Amino acid sequence: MTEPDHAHPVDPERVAHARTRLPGREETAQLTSVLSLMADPTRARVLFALDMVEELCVGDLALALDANEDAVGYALRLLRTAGLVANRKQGRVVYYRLAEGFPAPLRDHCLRQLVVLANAAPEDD
Amino acid sequence: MTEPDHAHPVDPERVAHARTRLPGREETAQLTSVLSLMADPTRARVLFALDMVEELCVGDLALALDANEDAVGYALRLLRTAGLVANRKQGRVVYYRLAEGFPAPLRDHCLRQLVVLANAAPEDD
DNA sequence: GGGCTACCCGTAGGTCCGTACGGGTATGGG
DNA sequence: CCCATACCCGTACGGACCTACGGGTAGCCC
Repeated sequence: MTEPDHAHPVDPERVAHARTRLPGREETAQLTSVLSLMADPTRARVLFALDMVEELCVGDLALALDANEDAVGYALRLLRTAGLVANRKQGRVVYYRLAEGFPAPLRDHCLRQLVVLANAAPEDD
Repeated sequence: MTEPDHAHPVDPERVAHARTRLPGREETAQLTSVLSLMADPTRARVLFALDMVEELCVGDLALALDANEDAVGYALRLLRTAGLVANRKQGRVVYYRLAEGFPAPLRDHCLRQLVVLANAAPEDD
């Protein structure tokens, strides 16, 4: 059954309450786009690394993450496109850092909190 | 160039610092698995709805999200498998709610904070 | 008890994402 | 002035994810 006749709003009150306060499609899309960016091992580690040390170039970043330069370069491209990281070019080396407009609550509450709960979480699958 | 000879640790100090405090592969995998679960419009909205009202059955949930039952059922399956939601069966109706073991910091700091910043965020692409 | 309802599950298909590879550009050293 | 380096970019491949569909099971109404 794919699309019922809506024969059963079992709890119309709660449904209405949820519908009212639920974020809209557009807000959800924005939110999930940010989360999707963080939901990748390489990108997440890049953000963590840049949160600890203020600046790193691509080569050193790959070295710190034990990843090849392709993966790091691709990750940085997406993060840069999304405006989450900024780059500074000095000579032939490009240094990356967290963007100034990087969402502060996301950095404070999520980025570091998630590390903590990742350690604390017993299992989730 | 995919794998250089590591001829340039430009900032060995920062690289070492990052390497030391960076979360390991396994921690990162756990973290990204949780984030991936939230990085889907349907699942995110399901979690938001369940955070507002304590319980909802599948049909009403689909009704509240303006989604068909297939999508909601699939979303709930994954969330259930990950242990993020629990279900209670009353008669032929199955009520879902956030699991007791649902990471509290994630709920308090991320789930709701992200909604706020989703509204506040001007744009990110 | 028969039939309908609410929901679960396995399968097939389309689509998007991440990785690997090759070439290109700008900078700095000899 | 020429070559090596650090990095960016476009393309092709493989895989994972989400959606859609059909069948199946458990519980309520008549």
